[in-house]
Amino acid sequence: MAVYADVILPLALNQSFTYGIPLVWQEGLSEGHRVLVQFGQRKLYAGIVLRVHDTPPGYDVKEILDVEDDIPIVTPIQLHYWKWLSEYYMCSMGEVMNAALPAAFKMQSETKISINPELEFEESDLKDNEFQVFNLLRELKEMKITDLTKKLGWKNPMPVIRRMYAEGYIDLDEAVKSTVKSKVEKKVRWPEGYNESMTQDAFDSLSNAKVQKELLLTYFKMSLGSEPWVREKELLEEAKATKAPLKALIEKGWLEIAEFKVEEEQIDASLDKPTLTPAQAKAAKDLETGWMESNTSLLHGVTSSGKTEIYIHFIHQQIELGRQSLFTVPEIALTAQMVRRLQSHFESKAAVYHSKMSDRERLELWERMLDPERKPMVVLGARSSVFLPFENLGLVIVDEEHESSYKQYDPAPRYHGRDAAIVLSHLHKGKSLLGSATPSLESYYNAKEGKYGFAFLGERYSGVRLPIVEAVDIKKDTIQKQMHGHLSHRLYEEMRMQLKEDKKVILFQNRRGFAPVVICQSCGHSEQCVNCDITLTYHKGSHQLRCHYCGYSIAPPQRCKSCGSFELKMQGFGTEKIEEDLQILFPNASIARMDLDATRKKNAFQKLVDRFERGEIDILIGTQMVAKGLDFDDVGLVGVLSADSMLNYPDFRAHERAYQLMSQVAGRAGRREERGLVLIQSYRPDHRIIQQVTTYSFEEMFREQLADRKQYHYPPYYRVIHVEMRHPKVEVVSAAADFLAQRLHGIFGERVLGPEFAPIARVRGQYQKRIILKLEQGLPLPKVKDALLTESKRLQFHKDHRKVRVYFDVDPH
DNA sequence: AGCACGCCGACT
DNA sequence: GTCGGCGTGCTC
Repeated sequence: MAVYADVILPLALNQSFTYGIPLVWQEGLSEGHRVLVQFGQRKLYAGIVLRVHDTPPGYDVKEILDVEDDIPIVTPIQLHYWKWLSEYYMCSMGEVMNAALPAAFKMQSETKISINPELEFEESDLKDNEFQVFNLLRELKEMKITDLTKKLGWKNPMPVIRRMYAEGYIDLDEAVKSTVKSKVEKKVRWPEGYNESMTQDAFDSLSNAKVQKELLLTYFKMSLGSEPWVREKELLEEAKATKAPLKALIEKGWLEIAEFKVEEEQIDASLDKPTLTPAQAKAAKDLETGWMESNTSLLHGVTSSGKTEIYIHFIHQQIELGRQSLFTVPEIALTAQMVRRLQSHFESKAAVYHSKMSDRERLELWERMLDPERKPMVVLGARSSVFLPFENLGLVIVDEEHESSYKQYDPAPRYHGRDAAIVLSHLHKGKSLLGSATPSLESYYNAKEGKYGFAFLGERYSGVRLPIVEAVDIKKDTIQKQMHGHLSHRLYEEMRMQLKEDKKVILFQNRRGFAPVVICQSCGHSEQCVNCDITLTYHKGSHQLRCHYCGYSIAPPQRCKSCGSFELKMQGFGTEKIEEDLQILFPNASIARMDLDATRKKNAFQKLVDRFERGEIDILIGTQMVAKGLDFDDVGLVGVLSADSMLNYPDFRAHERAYQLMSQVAGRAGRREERGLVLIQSYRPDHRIIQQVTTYSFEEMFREQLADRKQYHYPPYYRVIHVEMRHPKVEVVSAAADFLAQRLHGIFGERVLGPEFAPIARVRGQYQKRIILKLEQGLPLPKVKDALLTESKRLQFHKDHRKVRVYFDVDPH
């Protein structure tokens, strides 16, 4: 009989907290249960029970206030998984819990204040600030402390509130923010126990109420041969009646009404296994061979070689074995086609999970997964779907495994969706399958080394030939004044020809470094964000200069704020600017833009895709987005406007990523009979990476990049950990960073680099410094992390350093 | 992380 | 004298 429970709280504290279990729950409470506890003097939290036991801690404990659900909502495997994640990615279990649980499961108290109705007092008794509070309360009756603080513009309202509470003027209420209720629907039925002879009585008694009679008749028709409960909404629709006559029927007792929890329609899926082509069957075989030796297999399949059929094949296989599958994709919004495909295949056995779903939808899926009767057999989701409560997970598929958006950066846990997925499949004793047209160096290396199984699919599904890829020298054109805006002469002419033949064109512009910036022509000054170390970029829609990091925005200045000159000019080109310029070059073409700004609204992305599919768009210009998940016919030409910004990006993965991105964009060209054309514009057309893209030399790129990685001590040969430190004052971070770096240098020697300012030195008013660790294979990771934690805790003992926040990023991207 | 407590300079 | 700033320590 357990008396104590160790509870995980949603905080960045590296420990659990022990609470007493009230007698009534001592029998039934177990790990994974959600409980309500008080923490500190004010706060109530919903936490998850990590463990129950009867070892008395050496201190007084508080009692658990409430148990929130009938059953544990977190499984034992999940708790193991949380533990692993928190240790590997060096964050607290609470932070993992925060990322894992749907918001609807989280509860946090918010203190509400109201006037004490019992006490009579003179307003003149109140002090000035007390009167302000009183006045607000008289108007609003009840308000949260945070709202009050905002309304009054006070920094610290607590002394006043505490005094007013002590004097009895106000009440405090620690109301737990209520969570989402589950969706209900009303159904009606012919009362149970009424027999058939009574129907005649019913109709007789309703002889004067035509609509009611009609309603009842419709009910009998609808319930005939099916279950007695009929949805109120459907009945009213069918009978074309309003609620009033129905209400009358219910009041007379001829129908009963009740509320039901909404459940998804259960449709039996047509479980047709796809037929694999010989090449696909061979690949599937190879992957299975890989799984005999290893938990993970990698599928390297060129664009449109039919990786999806193989995925579906394996999901079917798992369903036959009675095991679940998880299918993760980097960005669910860009995968509408995949969602439709999976759902048409698996119907009610499939579910989707991603961050754009509402709280209720997420909560409902979670609950459904806990129910053995209703649990989906396949879940399609973004990286966060690794946190769902799977019961028996046989397979995890990570599509586009090379995508760096699988790595979460903010907030903690800074986990990699692919790596986390592999570990998850391990915990379930299942398998994982990584798929990509351009695998990451890490995964490809693991496959080469025999750590992963491997299969290659080199044949395009429909036999379509890969497009011709050509590099175009824009330096030459620039010197000879042959450029048409951002288009080289070659690209411009090619576009004209394609459009004349009624074929579509896709242009790709990497966003980085090309947002429009207002620059003073006489002194070179550009407007900076007041909080971040970032030049503000111009947004045409709102006619403002904005910061991408914190959202700070100002109106564009008329004259330079540094030297007063009026000669301000827009430089750099984002997709917006290019769109404008193109309209001038091709006045008769219909042009559309696809980037984060243009697709922010719900469904905006899908609408663009639909328009393109219907052939309403001649030229589509966009960022990364156009590289992914768009499968169109009739794209005769793909243009990469500038490869240079990708190649120059200061990051050890820049070349790898440039190759992946350009290959992926290139894959959009030429799908049917005709071979497509891809033009890559660059100032350095003979750059190795560009050459490798044009000649489809993945292996060569892989070998060369790998050699670089080895030489410069990067993954997969070395493991990288970033230690990030933040503080509003430069001197303070710098001093602390120097101190920590020196200590770490004493332990790890040359493996420690820095400290150096982060690429963006200041974000949201905080200066960032980082220390980089490069650790060779074979170093005991737990020990390394222990040392890192110990050393950073040491900062607490120095009063100059203790206010500096330290974060870790394991396997940064 | 959040929050209370306690000690110090700036105003009614 | 009070108000509000910030440093310090604790939360089961």
